[in-house]
Amino acid sequence: MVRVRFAPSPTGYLHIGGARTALFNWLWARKNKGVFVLRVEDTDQSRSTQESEQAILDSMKWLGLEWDEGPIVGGPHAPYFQMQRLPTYDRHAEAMIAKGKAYRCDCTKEELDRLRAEAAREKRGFKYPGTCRNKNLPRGTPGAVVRFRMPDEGATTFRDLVKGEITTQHKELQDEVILRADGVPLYNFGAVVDDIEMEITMVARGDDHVVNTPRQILMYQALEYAVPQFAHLPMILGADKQRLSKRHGAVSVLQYRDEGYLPGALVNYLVRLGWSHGDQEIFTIPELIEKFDWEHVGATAGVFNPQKLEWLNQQWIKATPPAELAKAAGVSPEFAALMQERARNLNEIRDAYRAYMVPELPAYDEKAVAKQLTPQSKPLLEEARALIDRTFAQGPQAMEHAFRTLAEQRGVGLGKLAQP
RNA sequence: GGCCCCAUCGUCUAGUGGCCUAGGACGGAGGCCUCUCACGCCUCAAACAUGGGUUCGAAUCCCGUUGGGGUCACCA
Repeated sequence: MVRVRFAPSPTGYLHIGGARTALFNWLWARKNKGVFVLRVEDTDQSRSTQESEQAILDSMKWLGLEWDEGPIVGGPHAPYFQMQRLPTYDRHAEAMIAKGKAYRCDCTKEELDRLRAEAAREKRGFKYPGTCRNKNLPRGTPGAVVRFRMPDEGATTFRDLVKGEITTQHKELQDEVILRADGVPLYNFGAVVDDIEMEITMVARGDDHVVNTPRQILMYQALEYAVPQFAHLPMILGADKQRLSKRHGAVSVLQYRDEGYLPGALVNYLVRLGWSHGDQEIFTIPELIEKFDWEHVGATAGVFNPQKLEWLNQQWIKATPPAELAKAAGVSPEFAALMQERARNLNEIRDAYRAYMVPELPAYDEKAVAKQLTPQSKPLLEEARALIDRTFAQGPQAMEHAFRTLAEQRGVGLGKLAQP
């Protein structure tokens, strides 16, 4: 049974990168008739907010990434909020200590910060010196955290589904803190314990977590549980090849919703950014579920291209049944049918509908003026005006005929006359 | 800086040793169609970072270089 998860921390809106991670997990679960778990990693109490959590849930729902276990829906491994799972982390931490795989440490943060600063000043790498490794501090030692005892020698190798084999020397690792004095776990430990408890079989997450993977594998082994498969998705970059962020424009999923994008179009774009199926560009959601595989997920970071997203949105709008489109845009079905061949987003349809309901005086488009109102078109326009004066009373058909005749006489296409 | 990862048109990518004169898509240029805007169609420009190997043969395999990214917390 395939069991995958998406584990966001509620410290901000769901951005494009997170959405893609969730999406790949969801696709894999659906393809394999497995389970998609949503877990909220809210252990950073200073940054976690209720609003962020809600925004993330709303974003997932809008994208259609429904979860089988998690907030609201619950499930056999509830609760799905880390702050409600503290006893579980304590239990596993104690098990590790009992096996000698972890130990309590009462070095103060200030002392460690001082050593770190000193190392930085001397341009040396800093690594926790192992001061408390053999102190055997008892449970209840004031201010004591729990540290994982990293092996001093050897190496850990794992086969990543997208990057292949990755090896890390243990001497590069340090005895990291896994549990704070107040019993709140740190990322690596919390994730491992929950993935064990929730029986996760494959972890697919952002590229920035590859360095965490060997440490986590070592923890699975210390806890004596099976290690899941790993797949690390390359980052999404901005046009300047820097990690995508607000300064590159819209990065929040909800923002795309508000700008009139169809969720399917965003999904289609996000999957194609980093995954391919031959030359195919447009996929329906069922097609994506059927065809998605890790084999064709690329190992290269990709630049987010808003223009291609917009094009895809347009394609999706064209392919959406008018009734459905009308509902999404908040206009009549007839109007949606009329607009779907030319709209790039839902907002354009809505705006056009409003303009249609409440007509305004036309404004000249500067680009069109520059293109059409040229010295060459001027004599034609003068003739056309005389033509209108002569034929206006005879009605539109007569006028059209007169225009066509004029264009023919002057040896130009109708467009050269009609457009100006 | 240490460690790790990555490297095909501007961008997303196909490509898994001969099918590659490197294909598709977005974007760009030009054209057709057209009452506008779109859609659609046609054409063009545009890439295997670099140096060594391996091989009869390399975009594809290996090594170096260069470049880019990630990460070095009692954040996740």
